[in-house]
Amino acid sequence: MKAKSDALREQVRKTSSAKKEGGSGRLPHAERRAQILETASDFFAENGLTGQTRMLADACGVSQRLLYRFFPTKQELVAEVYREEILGAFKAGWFVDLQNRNLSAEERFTAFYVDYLETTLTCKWLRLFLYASLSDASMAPDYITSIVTQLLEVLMREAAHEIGIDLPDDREAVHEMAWTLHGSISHYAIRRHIYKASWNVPEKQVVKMHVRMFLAGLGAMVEAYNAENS
Amino acid sequence: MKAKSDALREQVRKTSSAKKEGGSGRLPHAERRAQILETASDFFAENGLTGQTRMLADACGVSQRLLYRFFPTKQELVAEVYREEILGAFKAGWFVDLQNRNLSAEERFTAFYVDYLETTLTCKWLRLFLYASLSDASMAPDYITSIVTQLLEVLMREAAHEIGIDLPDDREAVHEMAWTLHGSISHYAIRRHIYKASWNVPEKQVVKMHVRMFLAGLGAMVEAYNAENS
DNA sequence: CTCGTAAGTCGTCAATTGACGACATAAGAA
DNA sequence: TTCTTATGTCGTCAATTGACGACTTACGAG
Repeated sequence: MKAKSDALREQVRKTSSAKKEGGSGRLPHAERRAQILETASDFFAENGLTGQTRMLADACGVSQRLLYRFFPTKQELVAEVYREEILGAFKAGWFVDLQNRNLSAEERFTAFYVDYLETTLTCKWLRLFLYASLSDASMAPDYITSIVTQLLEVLMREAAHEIGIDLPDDREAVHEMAWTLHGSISHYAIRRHIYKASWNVPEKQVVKMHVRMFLAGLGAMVEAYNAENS
Repeated sequence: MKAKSDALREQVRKTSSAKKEGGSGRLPHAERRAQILETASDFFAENGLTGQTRMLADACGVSQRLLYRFFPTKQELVAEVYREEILGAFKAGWFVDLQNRNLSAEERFTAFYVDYLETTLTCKWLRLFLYASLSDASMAPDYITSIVTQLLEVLMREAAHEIGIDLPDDREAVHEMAWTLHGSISHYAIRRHIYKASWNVPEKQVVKMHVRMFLAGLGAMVEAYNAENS
């Protein structure tokens, strides 16, 4: 069964590099490094962070040894992929657009989440994020505390302004409320990309439904909270 | 570095078997098999489906060879764990209670999800489910089509009855609406157990907030759908 | 053209890892 | 007690896998 592994690796090489790879000769340091990172993000998303360096090298169309010219260990390579792909997938402009009160909150939220689903909550991003979260519990909190928390607060501020209510002082509780929207849409993406659920309802319509429900139910949710904590 | 792996395995043995293991002598076939499966579910949840058989054997307090007396391959062992832990974690009584109209929908839904979070959406269940879904895309759909879909329909039927509205004929669309609740609560569990987010807001209160928002926003969501598809 | 340097590969090592044949031993039936 | 049998372990094999020393070769400056 010596051939088993080799056959698999060969298959990987053909699958992922047939398009642009094959005739790429020598590359300067920075370019090769970038190409490896790009391929590696696809590779680890597909095969998990335990994917083997030999297969990755085949996917890159280079020798396994070459990987170690750019990254001291496999762990470092994985960490770099994580930094590039996970932490770098958020558009700063989103915060601006979300606070543009010339449009209704429903319009802004819908536009944001349609974009967010397409740009960030992709199959690749989700798989990397989940693999990383499962193997190292310290990775996800980075993303959440640094970015998502800000997003939650903007969402709640804009929604509350739109429907004319006051929010509780407890920030944790306010975050939890915003998660009802952000979480349900994130889970929608997980369902589609990770669980491979069928999705015959158009994406934009799904987003609209989630946003509409959030804006229509927010008042009642805040009331429920206040009734509990008075 | 020969000692590295051994030290790790030893650590595993102490951690997971110190309580009941240690003095357990020979066991009849069925009992040993059950004990291995129980330990294996914890082990694979923690270490992923690529966790090694030697470490698992240490956690069980038996030799690695013994595992192969019960399961022909590691893959079979993993599959059996999945069947036991994932597919067997749903209480039939839930469907009954959810349709008991002597209580309000809000009460029923809240009680159900508090129980569901404690019984099914545990750290162990979620980790196994996600690891399995990531490595084999055919696993999650089993659970979803066989169980969750029924749940979604019950939720929608009861909610629609409670607030006195008609549901669209498109079943897929109705499912998608129920997912706004089921998904947001599932994602809440993922946040807590996988992303290790902090959770200072009491669980029961969070569930109440999600349910309240769902029941309060459902009418608007259905309207939004009908407006789009008339 | 020549030569230094950086890009890239080959082959290998030590540790790991799934799997299993051969052997050892405890528990119960006769 | 003795013998059978199921329970359980030891040691090992072949394949894998992260890592790296030694070597080769393309490319550009002079």
